[in-house]
Amino acid sequence: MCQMNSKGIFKEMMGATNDSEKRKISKGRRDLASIQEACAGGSLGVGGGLKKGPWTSAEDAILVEYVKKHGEGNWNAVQKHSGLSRCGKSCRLRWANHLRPDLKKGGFNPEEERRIIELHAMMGNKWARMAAELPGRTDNEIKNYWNTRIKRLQRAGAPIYPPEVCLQVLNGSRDNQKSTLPTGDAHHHDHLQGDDLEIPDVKFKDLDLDREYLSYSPKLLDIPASSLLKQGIGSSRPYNFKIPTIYPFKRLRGSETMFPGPDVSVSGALPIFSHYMDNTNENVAEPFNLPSITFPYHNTNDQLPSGVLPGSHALLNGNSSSSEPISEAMKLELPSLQYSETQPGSWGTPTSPLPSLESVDSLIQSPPTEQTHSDCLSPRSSGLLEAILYESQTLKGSKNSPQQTSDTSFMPADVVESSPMNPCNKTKWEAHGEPNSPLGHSAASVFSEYTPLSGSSMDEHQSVETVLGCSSMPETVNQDRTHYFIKKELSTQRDFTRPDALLDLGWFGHYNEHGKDQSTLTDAIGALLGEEYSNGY
DNA sequence: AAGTTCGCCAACCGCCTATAT
DNA sequence: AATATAGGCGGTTGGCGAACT
Repeated sequence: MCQMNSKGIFKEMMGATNDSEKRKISKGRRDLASIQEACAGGSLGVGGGLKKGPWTSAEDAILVEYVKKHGEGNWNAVQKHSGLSRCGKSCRLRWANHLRPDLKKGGFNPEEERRIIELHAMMGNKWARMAAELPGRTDNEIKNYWNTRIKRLQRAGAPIYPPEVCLQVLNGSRDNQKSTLPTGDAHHHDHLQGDDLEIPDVKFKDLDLDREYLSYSPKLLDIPASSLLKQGIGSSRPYNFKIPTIYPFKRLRGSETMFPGPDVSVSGALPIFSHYMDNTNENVAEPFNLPSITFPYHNTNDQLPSGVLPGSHALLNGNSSSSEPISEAMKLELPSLQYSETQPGSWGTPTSPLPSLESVDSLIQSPPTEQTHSDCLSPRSSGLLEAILYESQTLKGSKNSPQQTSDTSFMPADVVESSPMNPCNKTKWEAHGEPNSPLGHSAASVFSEYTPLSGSSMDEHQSVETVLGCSSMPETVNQDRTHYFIKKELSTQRDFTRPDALLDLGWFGHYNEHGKDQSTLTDAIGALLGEEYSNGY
């Protein structure tokens, strides 16, 4: 009888069509299961007589009543005091994910989805932290959403992080480095002290990257990327996204949040490449005359805008795919530094050095290899922010290091002794057990290869600069180190006069397919590297 | 119509950390 | 200091309906 009634209810619920309703249906289905289970008397788990599986409404009621009386916590006591045949963990989970009164019901709204993407870009798979930033949402919800989304994007061959999120995070990281943190968490400050991490802006005039568009305005996210590109630059509205802190190295407890305010605005950002080049020539990016950046991704809807190749190199989207949809069987490809000389005629068609989405997927789903390090500010963490911060820090150091010109002894052995172009060489990140970064093997891998680490063991209490090896070295050293690396690339494998060369580095979104402005590009490289390079070419 | 795949979700599991003993 | 326990987190699994083939 119970089952018949339930079926009737279930059938009625099947009429709903939208996502929110579907979720309700789904929940209804589970409620149905619970009802049925309750009718059947439920089932007890094997061990200890504790019940497993779906919760019944009766159990929920018991748990709610218990929490009302005793408050949250001491979950193991629930069984004793209420007679509920559930383990403490199960009770806590049930309460946290379903019974808490402050939970939001229904699907994520676009704003929440956008926040999830951004937060993931910054945090990686830190679901609990992300949940702390999304009131009423649970880590489990976010995790499920993300995993589903990843699968969807993976199939579509689309980048996981919208370019603007990359930019936002990048810029946010920069701002973060400059800002005084309002969190009041002294612990966080410990990781932010150090040298001036300012990275001056560079204007990418020809990129039509309007900072306005890169702002955090939610409306932006409803604007198709294609239309964004049409609208051009015009605003000088300041970007005020401040990541107030590098997220805690310890897990958040309770309601600890990463951001103090209810709303966090996200600024636009500049490509990593601009950071790199900036110090050398403030507008050095300009000569590149990059025609556009392809936005292969329409933020909130997970849709590929029409006319945009799913595999376009998204700016900073190291996880962007090649020009073809990524097959499921496709495994992690070579680092983006690879330029395939074996593919003549691939001019204008980057040889897909970027990792497939699958690799990103594995990034997202693969557990950290060492918990101790997972929270360190290093590329080992899976957040885009971390990767970018890492790069920024590295670049910051790299930009200011003239003393190092020929002193390769400073460099990590694997950098000095092995070509970063060598596909057999794993990046630092890979070597440390995290084969992927949110940037995949684009810019991130470029720099990670060149980033000295203070050691394989990075104590989580190390300061950022120590971890990144920035402040501990003379700034002048790093600049020439970068110089060295670029030159090394130029002299060894990469033809930077080819427009896709930098694409392979993941620095630019989408260069002119026809290789226009090669000379301009060369000039820019020359400007970047100095006459030595220019003359040499 | 049947089978397969996908999307969604709840729940469990194992591990880690903090705290208590 | 060592051990036990509780709480928390992230990864994974399994079930179900919907959509697709």
